[in-house]
Amino acid sequence: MNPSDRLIKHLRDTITLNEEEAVIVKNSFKEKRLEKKEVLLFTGEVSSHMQFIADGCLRAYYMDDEAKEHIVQFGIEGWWVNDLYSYLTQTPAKQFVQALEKSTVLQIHRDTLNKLYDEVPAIERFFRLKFEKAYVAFQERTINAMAKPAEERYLEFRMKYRNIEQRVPQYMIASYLGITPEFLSSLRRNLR
Amino acid sequence: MNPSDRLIKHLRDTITLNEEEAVIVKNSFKEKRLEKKEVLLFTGEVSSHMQFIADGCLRAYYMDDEAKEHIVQFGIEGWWVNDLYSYLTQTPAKQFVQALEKSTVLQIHRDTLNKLYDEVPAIERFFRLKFEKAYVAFQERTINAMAKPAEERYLEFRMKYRNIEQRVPQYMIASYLGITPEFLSSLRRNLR
DNA sequence: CCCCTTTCTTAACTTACCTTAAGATTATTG
DNA sequence: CAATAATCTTAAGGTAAGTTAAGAAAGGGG
Repeated sequence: MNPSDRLIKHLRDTITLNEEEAVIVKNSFKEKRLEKKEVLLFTGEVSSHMQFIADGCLRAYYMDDEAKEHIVQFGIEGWWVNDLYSYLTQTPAKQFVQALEKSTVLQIHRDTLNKLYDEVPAIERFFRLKFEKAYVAFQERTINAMAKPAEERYLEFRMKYRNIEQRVPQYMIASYLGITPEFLSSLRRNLR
Repeated sequence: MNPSDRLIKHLRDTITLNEEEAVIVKNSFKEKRLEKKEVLLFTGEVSSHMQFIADGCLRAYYMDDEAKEHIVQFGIEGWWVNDLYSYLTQTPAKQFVQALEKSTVLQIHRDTLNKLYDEVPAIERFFRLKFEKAYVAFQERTINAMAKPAEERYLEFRMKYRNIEQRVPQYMIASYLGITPEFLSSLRRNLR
């Protein structure tokens, strides 16, 4: 399936779009191909697009004052990836968004999307529902991160995202879980 | 100002509502008064309302398997409070929502709200924007919680929510920050 | 297919935060 | 105002996770 058909299919999992609307939506997005390791958004730039992953795998991460990387989000085909804080507030991004594999994303500019909310109200509904779900998922993650020990978080990550676990290096999973790669390695040893 | 006028004012900070729409919205909510310590939502119940705090102070918290309380969210006048996971998925709540002071909330039932999204599209926009902001705020909090030491998180909490800090007991702030009250107490000593 | 980079592991030492327990304040209520 | 409950503090000892450093294994480009 081509990228924009994937997008429409993805949208139709949640909302109803007639053919006319589907065309308007398709034309609002432009395709971008990324090589492995290519950076889609740099720290300091203002994020001006929402991005749907049609194919591949990306990560969003930031660097702390000691230049250590912290992964905020992974994304694979069918997910959205961005520095949302930058996108929503139009301030310089604190995160990088980078392809971990050869990937294809579909981008829509903020101005186009804001117009689309009026033209195709179902799109506004889509994003309302998307953000509701995303908020709740993030809340679960926060609660998890604070209440459960690293070993449990790691096991849950493996259960939930087995597909991601097999595609990204272990030290990035450690970063996502908020632990050091050394500690994750020793956790794994104790599990055997 | 009375509760429903506060609600309308709150909505109009973000969206445009004409008089007719404002009346529809007002009539969709019902007022509920809560005594200090009164519980608005119990674990195990399904949350079926969105709740706007017109006056007072509430908390959402859950109990872990060792019966320890973990505060997920505080809310004061002008905020919304709920176990959103329960509300959105219609599953039994894992959180309690409880008044920490005598409070007044305005409630709208899920069915009413879903109808309102069609009748008054600005309300759908309001919640899309609200969830966008809430998502980003939660992401910041997660990043913070994982990357920064407790002392820094405490100082940032004080800066950001000075109004809340003065209204709730210290052990609840510790719980919100994910540390023990004893440890918060010793942090505070070291700050003097 | 070999070399160089990336990723993963091991181990010794350190630290942030937790647990328990007791006592000291500060609220609340009869 | 007394009395009881709620909240906060202090201190000793414990544990999960971090740091540093070195080497082993795996992967990718020429």
